[in-house]
Amino acid sequence: MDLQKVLTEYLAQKGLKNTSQRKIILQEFLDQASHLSTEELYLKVRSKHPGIGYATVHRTLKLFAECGIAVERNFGDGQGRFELTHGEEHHDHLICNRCGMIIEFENPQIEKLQEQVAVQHNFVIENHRLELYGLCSECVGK
Amino acid sequence: MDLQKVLTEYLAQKGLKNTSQRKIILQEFLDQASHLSTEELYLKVRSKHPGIGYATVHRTLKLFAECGIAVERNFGDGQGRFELTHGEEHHDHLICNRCGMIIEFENPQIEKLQEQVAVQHNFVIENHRLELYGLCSECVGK
DNA sequence: CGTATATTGAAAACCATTTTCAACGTATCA
DNA sequence: TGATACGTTGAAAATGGTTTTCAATATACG
Repeated sequence: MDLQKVLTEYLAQKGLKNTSQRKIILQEFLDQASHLSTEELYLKVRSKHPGIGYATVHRTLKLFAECGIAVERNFGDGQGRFELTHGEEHHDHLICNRCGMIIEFENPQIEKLQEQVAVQHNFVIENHRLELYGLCSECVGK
Repeated sequence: MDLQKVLTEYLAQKGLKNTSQRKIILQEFLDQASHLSTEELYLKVRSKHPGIGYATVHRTLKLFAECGIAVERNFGDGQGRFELTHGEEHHDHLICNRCGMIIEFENPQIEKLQEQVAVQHNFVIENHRLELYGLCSECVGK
């Protein structure tokens, strides 16, 4: 699916404006690895388009989150990170404490057990986060 | 177990000093519900002991985390929270998006599945976080 | 094209956290 | 107990990421 189009339509529908900055930032966001912090994306964008400021990158990432192109997460390093939403499947993360690598995984069994826990507590889950921190295969030997 | 004693012994062993502030802050921490932010505990402490400053409460909570009395967590509201470590069992959290209530739970089956996921990715888990966000039984009807 | 209004970039404001520093308190040893 | 060394305290300032402000600019639409 064409995310530039998704953005354009979202903007039109909300009465917002489709600026060159927004197109550039989306393009750059799509070109990069996922789980970028605002700072990281800002540096990437600035290297090709020096006129674009941090505030605009930040506002635009928030906008992506609003229109469903991205999700904001934070992995406890004090920086918000944005990840591209691919498809509908929820996924969780393995995060290397040493090199910072982030691996995604899905596990329907865990999801099912979470639902059971919620039922036991008369709780209705709206969303969740599961993160496993440790050492990735690269770092485990060192 | 007597946590005042745990603190005293930790301080002695490290060559640190057992000040009245530290005793007061620990007492107040134990008297309050868990999952307090620095700000919240500071307000509690200050109401009884106006001389004690924010920085001291903050430093003391960090100290509790160091000596194993507390664990620092953050639930994505931009504030660090400290929870009393009770016993050895790891536990996870249900968090109400409406009233902010935090419920703890344990589920060994989920832990086991997490371990399987890690093995599949040649990953060694050092710690993890699992949080289920949604509506608690109180809020679900409203 | 002209107008209304959303957006931009730079700088300032924010807010939780952390550090600085001089005054003070605590542990230790004589 | 008294003197000394040094860890701790509170207030204020610094920090770092995020968010807002504001005047200038760009966009959408009639």
